[in-house]
Amino acid sequence: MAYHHGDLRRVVLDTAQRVIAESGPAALNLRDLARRAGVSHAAPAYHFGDKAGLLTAIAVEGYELLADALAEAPGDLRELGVRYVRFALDHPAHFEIMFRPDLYHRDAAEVIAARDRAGRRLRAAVRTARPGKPDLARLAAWSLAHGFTMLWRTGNLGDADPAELFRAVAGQTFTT
Amino acid sequence: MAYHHGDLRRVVLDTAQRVIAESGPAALNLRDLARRAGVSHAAPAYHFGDKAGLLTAIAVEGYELLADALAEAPGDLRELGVRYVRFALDHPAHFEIMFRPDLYHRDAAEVIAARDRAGRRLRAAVRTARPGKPDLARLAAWSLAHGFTMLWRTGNLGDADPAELFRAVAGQTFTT
DNA sequence: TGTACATCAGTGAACGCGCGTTCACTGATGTAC
DNA sequence: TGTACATCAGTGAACGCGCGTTCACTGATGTAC
Repeated sequence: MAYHHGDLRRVVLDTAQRVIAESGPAALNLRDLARRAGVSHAAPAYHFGDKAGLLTAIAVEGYELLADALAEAPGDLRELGVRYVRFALDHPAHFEIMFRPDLYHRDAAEVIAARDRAGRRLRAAVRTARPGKPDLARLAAWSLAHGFTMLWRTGNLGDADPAELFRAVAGQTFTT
Repeated sequence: MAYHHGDLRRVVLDTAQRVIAESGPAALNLRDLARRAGVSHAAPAYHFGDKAGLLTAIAVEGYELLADALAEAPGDLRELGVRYVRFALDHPAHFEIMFRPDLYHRDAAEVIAARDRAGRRLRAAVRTARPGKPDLARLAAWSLAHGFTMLWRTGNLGDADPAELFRAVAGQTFTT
């Protein structure tokens, strides 16, 4: 048990994501994270200031991951939706936190920057995929992908392969 | 301050909904509800057994309200979606709790009965509105309405009139 | 119309618990000279 | 190559807090006769 853990910040972040994905953000607490990392209970706060600081870091990371996922636009509204759905399934904790700004420092500069970057990427991708009427199309695509994701996450969609199922659903609606 | 409150059960239920709508389920606690009702802190538990029991009652009521909202099917997929969206906006606390089964007794008989009833209504309405390919159409409509609602609720949609905006969005996708 | 009794609804004190946060501290590591 | 010092990372005891839940109780209401 070395005094210096090595990469406690990263470990706490990853553990927090696992906990959130499994049990939701309400189940998250700093003392438990410290326990899991084999470190004293006050150590996590050192890296994040406070609990909201930890969640802020997760939100920022989430927006960055989303921006990355949308990096090369597929040029097809349906596949863009698939990426969105996939992002949410690959990073359930990030996804959950991102959309719960009451839990973190929503006004932190890093949050705003990361969110803006992801937003720009998303808009650009929609513009490429479907020029004209961009706002409504974007909203429709976003709503469909977001809703599908939420329903899947809350266990309303059985156990089909979500990406495939989404393609079928999107095929019903988008005639790209 | 009469010993018997009159309709404490109802008052606690309504207050809980207000609190959840304003501050989310994490902010809900029995002692605060008792305070607001002007009653001793242990009184709410008498009516619901425990905290999860209170949330269970809200979930059941939510499914019943949703079933009611879908009572007379509009025969039009877009208007069906509008009803769903409207339900979520009119009853934000019910909506929130319904989709967070980790918070209540998801296996309670009353929950299952109410959820089944709402599910049957929804399926019937979709069948009326769009015969053929019922599953995919239902999923698409549900995803769109659900996602739109969630995005609106998390403040991602500005401040347009949500029902009107949804009609426009749905018009983009459903060509009923 | 009165009386006895059962049940219902709410009280208030007490319990144990886990949490976030603070704080003086100490051990480990990095840097300047 | 060594030494002094600053900073970084983590410790552990302590704090106050609000919470859910239990429990013996009591006041109010309903019911049977």
